[in-house]
Amino acid sequence: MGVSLKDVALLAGVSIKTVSNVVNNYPHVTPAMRDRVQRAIDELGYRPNLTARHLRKGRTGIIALAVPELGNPYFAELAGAVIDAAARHDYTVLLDHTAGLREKEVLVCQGFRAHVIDGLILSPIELEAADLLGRRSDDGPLVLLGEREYEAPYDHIAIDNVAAARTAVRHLAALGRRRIAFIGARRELARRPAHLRLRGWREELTAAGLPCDEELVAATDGYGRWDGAAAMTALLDRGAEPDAVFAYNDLMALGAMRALVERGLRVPGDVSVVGFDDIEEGRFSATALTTVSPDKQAIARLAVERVVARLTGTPQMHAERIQPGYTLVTRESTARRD
Amino acid sequence: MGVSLKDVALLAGVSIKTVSNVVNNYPHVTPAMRDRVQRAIDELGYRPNLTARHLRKGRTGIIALAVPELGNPYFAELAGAVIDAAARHDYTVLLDHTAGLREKEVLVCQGFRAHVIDGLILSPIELEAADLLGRRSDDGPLVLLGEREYEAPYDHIAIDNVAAARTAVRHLAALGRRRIAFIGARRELARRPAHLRLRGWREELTAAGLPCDEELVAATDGYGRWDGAAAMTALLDRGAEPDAVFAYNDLMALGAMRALVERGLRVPGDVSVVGFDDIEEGRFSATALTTVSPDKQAIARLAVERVVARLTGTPQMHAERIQPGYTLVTRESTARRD
DNA sequence: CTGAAAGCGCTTACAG
DNA sequence: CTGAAAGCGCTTACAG
Repeated sequence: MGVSLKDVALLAGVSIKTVSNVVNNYPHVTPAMRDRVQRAIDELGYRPNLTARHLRKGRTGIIALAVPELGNPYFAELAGAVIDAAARHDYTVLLDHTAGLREKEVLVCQGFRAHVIDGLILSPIELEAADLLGRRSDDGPLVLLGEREYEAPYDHIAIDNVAAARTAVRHLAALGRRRIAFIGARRELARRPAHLRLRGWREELTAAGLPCDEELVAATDGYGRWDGAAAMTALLDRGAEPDAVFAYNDLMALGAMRALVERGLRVPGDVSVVGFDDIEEGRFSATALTTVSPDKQAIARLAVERVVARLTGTPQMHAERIQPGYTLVTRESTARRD
Repeated sequence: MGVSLKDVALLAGVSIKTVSNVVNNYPHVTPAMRDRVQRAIDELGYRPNLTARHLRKGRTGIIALAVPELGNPYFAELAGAVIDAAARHDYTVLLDHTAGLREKEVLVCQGFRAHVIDGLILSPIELEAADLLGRRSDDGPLVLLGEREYEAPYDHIAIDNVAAARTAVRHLAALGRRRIAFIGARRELARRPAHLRLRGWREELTAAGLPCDEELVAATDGYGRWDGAAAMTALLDRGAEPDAVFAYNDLMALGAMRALVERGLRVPGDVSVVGFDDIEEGRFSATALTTVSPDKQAIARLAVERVVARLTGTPQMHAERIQPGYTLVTRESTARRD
């Protein structure tokens, strides 16, 4: 249906190869020839068929990004950053969301849409190390994002979650808070997501000589605002009497703040709150949220660079664990006075 | 590098065609033959090369979605819905964002990544009708989303923005509000985005016999929280004394509420606020936000169905304007008492 | 510096 | 019901 190299070659009276050379800016083409071919290209409105190029080169220029949930602004913002970073390397991004379901995560990392994507950036939630074994070498590079850690030969990009959590808790302790709760341990999967941030909470409380009663740990089912609110309500109902809350993410922290206000408690007067992610919403909530701010731009950039490096570079690179930076951004929710 | 049909055919001792038949579940294959071939497929771990299939069939199974900004939860939620709707038709989504820049929008709709995507769903902001003329027939179907209207032969899916805006304003008027402001007219592009919602505001105020002073219209540069806050502040500063605000979207409404609170005004006591989009954040803000809720699922579903229909159906379909439903969701920000 | 051939891996008519 | 051939549109060696 479309115009092909052959048509252009015919019109210009040259071989297919010459047209290809012009299209690809191959340097050794005489200006006159280039001009003649270009005229034919313009006249026919020729555009190269990328699918054919892909088949021939074995590359598509498409990277897949799979995040749990676009409804979580952290992942939406991250996706935007990945798209921009990929564009800088002339890659396009195919976006998928897994709802944090192991089944979907497995599907994605075991070569779904193989051959169509050159590489994959995955932010797993429930994926198990064993699931990674099923991945084949011809599925292209895989870069893992986020808190989950695996013994597997794949690059992993994540901030130091334990240290970041400790920074948050240290900040609360420095305000004089003594009963610092943690919101966000998964109910059925205690050991997994939230694991590192929970450990940071424990370590820092211990270091500060503060109690880390299990009573102060509130489990949740999901990662959203409602989960945070429900967890906060549960904490209050069971009489845990926290004077501070460190939440697994901003969404839960926001939910917790709402629950606190509904109970007639003031933030930060009665309870200080710290979140994690630094989504724009937290900057703008009624009480602006103090939060751990991972360098999303760096995460996106490093992930894309890593995929591209493995695609174009030496295949013998070791799997690396890369830790981008983070900062604690203090706002109203942990102000000293109300 | 990979395993091809040929390898499988060789091992199974059949022709390539037979393997292809098995892979594609072609019905007329004897069970014995199917079994033999399947065994060879399993043994070699064969997976079809989709790129080759794409080249041959002229289809890739990829739809592109281009939205202004993933940082706006409305578009993030919509993108999620489109991905799900596409998956139901066995399509994958390539996501792009335009930042609402005409240049980027033009690039996207004039065949960027042609041949790689079967169709495009675009939510334009600054695109002009003339830009659409440059699109070629072999670029595949294009479905437009959102408020902008064009005289162009493309399907357009959007709720009735004028009617929806009127519903919002009517709600405010019914509460006894008399000075109802509109936030969100673009500063330099007065006629364009926000155009229909602004018209709805005018029409309804006129119908209700209320003033629609230009003083009550606050222009913004962008579409975010800060723009809403700045516009609200400007309204107050110029002494417009609004007792209600209808904002172009939820993000701006949220920003406006924050600005009101900072000025010591109560929502809804002093000023009632209505937004547009129904993002989850609005349900959860300190004062839950009343909003016009477009049926995002329907928008996503219709957009994908339309692309798929044009890809598979009769090419002679007329361009249609499709209006999904919407509802006004009333919450605290327009409650009768504070 | 340009050309003719082969082939990436598949599907689509066309035979048998 | 299965096979042999052609071709989707390109790029990659290889000649000249």
